[in-house]
Amino acid sequence: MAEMMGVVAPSPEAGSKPAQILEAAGKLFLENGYGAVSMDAVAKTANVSKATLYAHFRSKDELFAAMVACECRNQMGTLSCEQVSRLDVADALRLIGRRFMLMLLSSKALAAYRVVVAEAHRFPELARAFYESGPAHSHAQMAAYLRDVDRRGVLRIPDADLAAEQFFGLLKVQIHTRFILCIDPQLPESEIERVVNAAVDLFTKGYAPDPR
Amino acid sequence: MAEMMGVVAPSPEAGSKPAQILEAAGKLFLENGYGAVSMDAVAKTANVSKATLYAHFRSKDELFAAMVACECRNQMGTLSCEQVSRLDVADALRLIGRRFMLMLLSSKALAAYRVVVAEAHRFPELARAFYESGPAHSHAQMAAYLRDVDRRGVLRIPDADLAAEQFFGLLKVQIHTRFILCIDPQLPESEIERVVNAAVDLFTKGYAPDPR
DNA sequence: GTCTATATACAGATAGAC
DNA sequence: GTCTATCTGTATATAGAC
Repeated sequence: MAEMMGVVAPSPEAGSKPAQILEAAGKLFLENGYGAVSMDAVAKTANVSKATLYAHFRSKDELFAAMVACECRNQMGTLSCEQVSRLDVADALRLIGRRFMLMLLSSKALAAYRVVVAEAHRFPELARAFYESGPAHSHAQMAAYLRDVDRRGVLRIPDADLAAEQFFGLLKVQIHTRFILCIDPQLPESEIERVVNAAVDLFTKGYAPDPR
Repeated sequence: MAEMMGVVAPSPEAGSKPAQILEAAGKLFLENGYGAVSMDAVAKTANVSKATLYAHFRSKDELFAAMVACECRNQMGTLSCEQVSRLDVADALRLIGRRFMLMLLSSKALAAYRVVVAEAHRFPELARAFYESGPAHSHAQMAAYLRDVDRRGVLRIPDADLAAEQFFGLLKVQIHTRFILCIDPQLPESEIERVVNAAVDLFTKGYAPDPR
């Protein structure tokens, strides 16, 4: 189980049986969790026999891991910070914030978070891989941006890594928890705006250079 | 399933069979999640026959719900804000922050969060009950405190509810995610201190009254 | 590689004696 | 109320034909 986690399996060519299976697995696992999904259900959804399924994935564990890896690949690059660097800092933070919120609260990201959290004990390597390619990835980009902002003297940020975490923390607030727990059905655009603006205001004021 | 969720079952008297069962269920479910725990295992751990188990809890679902409710009861009141109001605001926030972190990162709270998240789809009422007696409860206390702070003019907080969320967001940062995903094994006291101090600094500076 | 059919194991839940 | 023993369904995984 732990062995194949390091070796990132290549993405199967679209339309092939493995691709069908992974797609079905993604749909089912993300919606229902690991325990509640049977291999029968995966085979049926993928329009494939169970034997074929086992020909491509040696076990349910391996299929689950492959599916999470696949979903992680598909979610990447949502937070590219290229054109951001030419904007005013507050505007840039608002843009980053809005993007981050949309990504964070997308049903795919929420579902992936749920299943990985649920199985973190049994699949620690999987949880780590998810963390690296998700939260840690965004965090690193953000920290790099904030180091640049500090260098330009627009804000005074002594610890960019911590500040990056703080900024994302200000965005997630309770909303993330509420979505994860299925308390809120959907979020109005205005609410996102409100939270993002409040986060940017607090952040820029809190990290403003001393006026002397 | 949804029916008994509203009716909060009374806590069984200590030492009784139901109490033994709930204790065993807590230990097993919190450690392994809903799907991976069998009723056999619960019965065995509780030193009780399976028939006795079913005499007290009609189904696995009902046992799971009762166990979460029980754990929620046992975790409450960790954040009382009474003596806090006499402290300097920054000291008070540091105290609240440290307490919040210890509670948030306790193995019990993390385990409860994991299992509730994992089953939020199938047990929405349970997730809501957890949210109300956990995050929402702390949030309400914090918002009340911040309203008082605003009234006294020490800080200028236009939206205490949002500010309360922001403060907790600044505390959770990535640490919570890292613990939930079992990335970090344990947190040194100094790291808690660092995060709490940074949160309080940013919060107090960002919500400082305008100097005019 | 892909299928149908099946082996094997274990889960949740219950019957019936005490 | 509590136990031992068991029913019944369903899950993972495989055997063997095409």
